[in-house]
Amino acid sequence: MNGMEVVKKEKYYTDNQERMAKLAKALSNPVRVYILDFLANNLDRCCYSGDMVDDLPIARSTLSEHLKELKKAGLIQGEINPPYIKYCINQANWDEAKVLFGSFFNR
Amino acid sequence: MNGMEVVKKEKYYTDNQERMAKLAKALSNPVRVYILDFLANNLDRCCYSGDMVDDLPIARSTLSEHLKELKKAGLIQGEINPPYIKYCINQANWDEAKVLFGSFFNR
DNA sequence: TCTTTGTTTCGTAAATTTACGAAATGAATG
DNA sequence: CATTCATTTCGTAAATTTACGAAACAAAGA
Repeated sequence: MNGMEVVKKEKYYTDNQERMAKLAKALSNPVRVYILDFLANNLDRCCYSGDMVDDLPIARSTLSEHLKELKKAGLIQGEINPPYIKYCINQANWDEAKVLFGSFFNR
Repeated sequence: MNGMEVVKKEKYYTDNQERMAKLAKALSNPVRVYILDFLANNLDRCCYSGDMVDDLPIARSTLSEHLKELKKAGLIQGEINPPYIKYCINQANWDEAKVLFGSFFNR
């Protein structure tokens, strides 16, 4: 096996449970909820990171890290449009999250 | 004002945004999602902490801390029934969370 | 080519989270 | 009253998160 070891790892959580936890972690900070609210309410117009930074009590670099977190979770995507980056909701993953949380709370 | 100082604190996030973030933080760990899944699927029968600990790769004390987190967020409640504690979903807050997440994702 | 501009990455510090085992708790039982 | 039982709290260590300013980047304009 080319020097790789086979490790049997027991699975304790379902894929849905792990996906829920990851999405929830992305939503677990008010700055990130604010960002998602902002983007979801402004789907039609531009959503540059600079549009948000003036309304928030955090540094640009900190905002950038929060955007990175949301990108990592798949909830947003950035379309490069130099020197700006236009952020948008990632609709496919947003819908997936909607279904996941929907069926979690509604049973 | 009895020695207390008045501090004007600017508010950057709506109450809903802060409540969302708090609820999401409670959901941001797979153990806690597992617990909620377990309780929500077993509303009719007993839900002692011991019922879950054998299925999870964590110590009893760690499970207890996760239960405390969920209680703090209001998503569960514990009915003492010595020497057991029967945990249940807190239906009112569960429904509030359902509405919050529902209107967040569905707009 | 040197700035400017909007943004990200890096280095780092402080706070929070997660985890464990040991000790404590509180009610029932011998 | 000492023991048992399920559970929580405490003390603590390791990992992760959040934040900042400085530096780096990449494209456009002077």
